[in-house]
Amino acid sequence: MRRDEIRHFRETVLGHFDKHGRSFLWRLTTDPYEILVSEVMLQQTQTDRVAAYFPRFIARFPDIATLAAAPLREVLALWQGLGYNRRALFLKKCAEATVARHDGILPDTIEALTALPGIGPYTARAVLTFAFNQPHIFIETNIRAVYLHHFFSGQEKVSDRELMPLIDATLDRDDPRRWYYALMDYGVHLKKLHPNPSRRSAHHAKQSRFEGSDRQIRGAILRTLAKTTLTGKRLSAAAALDLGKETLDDARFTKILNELCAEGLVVKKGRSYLIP
DNA sequence: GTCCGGATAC
DNA sequence: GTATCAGGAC
Repeated sequence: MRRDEIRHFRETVLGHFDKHGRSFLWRLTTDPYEILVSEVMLQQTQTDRVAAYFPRFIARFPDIATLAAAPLREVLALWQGLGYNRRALFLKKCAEATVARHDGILPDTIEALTALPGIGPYTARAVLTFAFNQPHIFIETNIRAVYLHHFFSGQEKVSDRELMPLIDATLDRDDPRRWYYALMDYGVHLKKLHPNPSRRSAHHAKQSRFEGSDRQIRGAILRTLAKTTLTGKRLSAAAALDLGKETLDDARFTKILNELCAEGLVVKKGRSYLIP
């Protein structure tokens, strides 16, 4: 790409940011732990919803050691409504591993961060960029929309592998933190003006139906157990009630409950089930 | 490639 | 009802 093309693209993105950049609590801190909490909450979850959960979570679990020592049950109770409950489990396990492996200090390399539960390629780089203003190359749905719109107009099935060199070439290494905030906000803006460019990504996939799914039953079980400990039959009845149903299919309920136990979200104690 | 939540906009 | 969501684990 030519230097003037890069300059023009940057001016477009940063110009939008100067006028319409969004403000979030997690953009006002550079604490790596707080950045990490926000990034995990934001995985597949819109900013408006995270805005309500983030300050409560930080107030109750202000640092890694506090989160590592807390009962999962309390973490999940605060998580209710955010979705993808196992993110909360990953986040707590991540805190525990950081205490065990890194003396309670989040590591500052991609490799060490990615080795922690719940931290993948995106989150590791986002944490390093937003906490330390390091110039890493990464992509998520808003960034993807920007590059698909500007550089792959009309093309279908565009892979991230094709986008990454452009993200690299256009990255503003003087202030990567500000640059990525600007990219994300510009991506959100573009999606209001046009059909979602990310539909033209090679990685775009339609999610399976939620109503009547195992996911829905899992959510009902965890919502119930976040409040109280129950035995098998009463748990089934309470979860069914939570779903607004009379009963749950017994074999299906047992299977899902066992999966929750295998993941560590639920433990069986005697005849009862609870969140540890 | 599939599973994993659940609120919200349309 | 459909689409979307600062992805990650398996």
